[in-house]
Amino acid sequence: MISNKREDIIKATTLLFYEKGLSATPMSAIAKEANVGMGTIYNYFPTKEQLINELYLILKEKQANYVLHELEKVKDFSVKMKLLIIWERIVDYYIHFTQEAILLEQLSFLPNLDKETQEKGKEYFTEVFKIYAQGQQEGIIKLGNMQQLAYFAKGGLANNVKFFVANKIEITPPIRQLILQCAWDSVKN
Amino acid sequence: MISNKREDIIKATTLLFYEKGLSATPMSAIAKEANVGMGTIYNYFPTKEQLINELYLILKEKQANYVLHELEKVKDFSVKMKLLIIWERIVDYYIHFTQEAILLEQLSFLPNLDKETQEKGKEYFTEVFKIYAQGQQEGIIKLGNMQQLAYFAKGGLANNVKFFVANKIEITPPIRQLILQCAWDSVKN
Amino acid sequence: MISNKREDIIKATTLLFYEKGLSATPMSAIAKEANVGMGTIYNYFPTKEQLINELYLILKEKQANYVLHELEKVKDFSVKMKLLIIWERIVDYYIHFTQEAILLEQLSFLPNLDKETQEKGKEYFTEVFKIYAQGQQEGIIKLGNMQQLAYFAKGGLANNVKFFVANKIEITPPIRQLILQCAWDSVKN
Amino acid sequence: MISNKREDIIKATTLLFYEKGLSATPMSAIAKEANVGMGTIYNYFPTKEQLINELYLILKEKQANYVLHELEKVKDFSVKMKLLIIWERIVDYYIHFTQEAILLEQLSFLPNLDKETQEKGKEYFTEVFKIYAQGQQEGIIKLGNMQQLAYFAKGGLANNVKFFVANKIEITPPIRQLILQCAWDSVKN
DNA sequence: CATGAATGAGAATTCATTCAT
DNA sequence: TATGAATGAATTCTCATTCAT
Repeated sequence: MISNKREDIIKATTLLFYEKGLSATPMSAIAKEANVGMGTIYNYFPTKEQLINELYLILKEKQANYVLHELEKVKDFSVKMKLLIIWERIVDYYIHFTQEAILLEQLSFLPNLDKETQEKGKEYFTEVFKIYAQGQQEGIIKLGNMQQLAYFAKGGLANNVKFFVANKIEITPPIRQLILQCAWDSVKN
Repeated sequence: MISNKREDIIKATTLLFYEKGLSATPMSAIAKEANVGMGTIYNYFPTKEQLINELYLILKEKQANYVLHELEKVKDFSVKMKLLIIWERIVDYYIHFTQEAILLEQLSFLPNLDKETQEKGKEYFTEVFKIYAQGQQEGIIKLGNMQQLAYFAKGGLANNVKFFVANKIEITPPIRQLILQCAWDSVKN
Repeated sequence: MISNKREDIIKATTLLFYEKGLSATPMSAIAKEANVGMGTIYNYFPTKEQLINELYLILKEKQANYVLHELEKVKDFSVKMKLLIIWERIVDYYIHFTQEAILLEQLSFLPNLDKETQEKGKEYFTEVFKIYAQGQQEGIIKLGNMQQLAYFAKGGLANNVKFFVANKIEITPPIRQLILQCAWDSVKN
Repeated sequence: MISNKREDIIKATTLLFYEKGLSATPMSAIAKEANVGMGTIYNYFPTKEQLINELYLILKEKQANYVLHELEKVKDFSVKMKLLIIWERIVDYYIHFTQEAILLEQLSFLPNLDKETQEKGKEYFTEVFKIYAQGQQEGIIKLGNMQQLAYFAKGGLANNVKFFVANKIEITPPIRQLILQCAWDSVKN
């Protein structure tokens, strides 16, 4: 089996960036953690900055895939159901990929993220906006800038879950229920 | 007139951290921006890490003061009114202190923030939890972990405002109206 | 009573130089240890280097005074007795002023000691050479360069005592007896 | 041909420490003298302090090797002969490796040498103590703590030779003769 | 005289990146 | 391709010295 060095590097980088932070993680540490020579990293990622940018994109895409995964199967569910499904996945994502989720948020603040990278990162969720738009047309979602609503719900969810994760409280079904209720109430008309 | 070097340093640090990012801001740049000798910074903040930690605490306290400022004047207003006032202040804070607000969020994700600093940062908002508690007793706020609710509303608000700020869209009264509506709906029973 | 700042500074410097070493002892630490303002040191010693030079001279003179102290009272004792008295005092000096003794040795290696200071330091023991000279004339001291003999005995003694001090072994009368025997045998004809 | 960077660094350090003193020798100067990049030094010696400690050990070992070199060839010589041979080598060491010898003595007084290093440094000469022990058994060496005697002789020799070296006087055969006589007389019964 | 905050040149140390193997 | 020793520019941090009070 071919060992996928590229993936090893990404995995090591994620771990170390999460644990120590970007600037406290030298390339040499990544190389060691990934069981790879220093130079090898540079075969895949020409600079540390590009490594960061690619990492961001990779994590973002993974997140999008995870969150939107169920959506295809429920093409003709109601708007409310679709949103609930998405949100549930967001909650699950934070629970199962806490490290990546937190790191992703850190990365999104980086002033050195390329504009290009930033734009790409946003695209992943255009699908979601369409659901909100449909909901507004159906009169069950609040009117106004639909992105605003989407950002509110997502921000609320994320912050909420982070609270539980940070305090190491298990997210039980009733808790999950409440979170989703908050989210729906915040955007419903 | 006594020039307050400490404050000069904090101000310069805030600006540069916001514009360039933490690790892209050498201490020498802070010194120059603050019109202060390199060594002077180290008289007030023994390491760069401590500077970051203190900056976080200072910004957090300032934020808390700003957000909670009106609260004293409205001791016997209804829970809903109190929350609306707080949220309005949160929105205003993001609008008037955008740099500090964004930076504060960045800092809160840093793995290098010490636990102690993180704990201190949270204390500032205990006052708010009491309002939620009262609302739950009165039956107008959703039951469940009250911190969860508070985090949801605050996360939603922050993410929402960040959307406008990032896209340089002015927050008009109707927009503000909608934001508050989302927040209230998310926590109301 | 007038507090003698100059002396306080010298005392603090001796202690810190001994414990931490020259370069690990900043002027600020000396100021603190001496309960004196930073600037005050500079009123007495214009630079750190001069402080070091003066300290060397002070310690050297103190050592000389201590070692040669008994000599005046025994002007017409035999050469052997005089030397034994001196050596006994050397031993005592190492025992009672261990810190100063060790520090003095450290200082004597400093490449930045002024030539002038170094010369002065040596002068203190010219008296001793005369005794050796007399002993050679009397035929009871080995012939040859008398300074060589003096240096041998003193080096032997010092190294010997340092061994006991370093290993925290008490120098009992029989031990002291042996040391003096070694010294005398090394120079006697 | 493989250039041994480690050795280059040690050599450069020895030279500069001897000429300028420890604290007057920045790592950058060592790098330049050794024709090596700054960072290279840190690949071999993690801190300046460790460089100093290792240098001490290296010089000490080299000294021991030099001084004890002849000893193997003369396994069944008399105690007196063995000691004379050792002392002769000590004298030669000072003459041929004056810089290293002086530096070694300087280093041995440093408060920043760790205990571990100091202990290791001493081990090199355990062989010598055995000779003294044998001499005591044979009744030709003074009774008492044998280390004390060894230290006396060595301290005397070193100080003696330093006198000549410092004053740039050539050590002629008769001078050498006298030095050895002093040493032997000091320990012989 | 005494003070100690302020200074900035200089020192130690780090780390992204290169390149010979 | 893979490696990791070597590099030195950049960064953090120190500390002798000054000077306004």
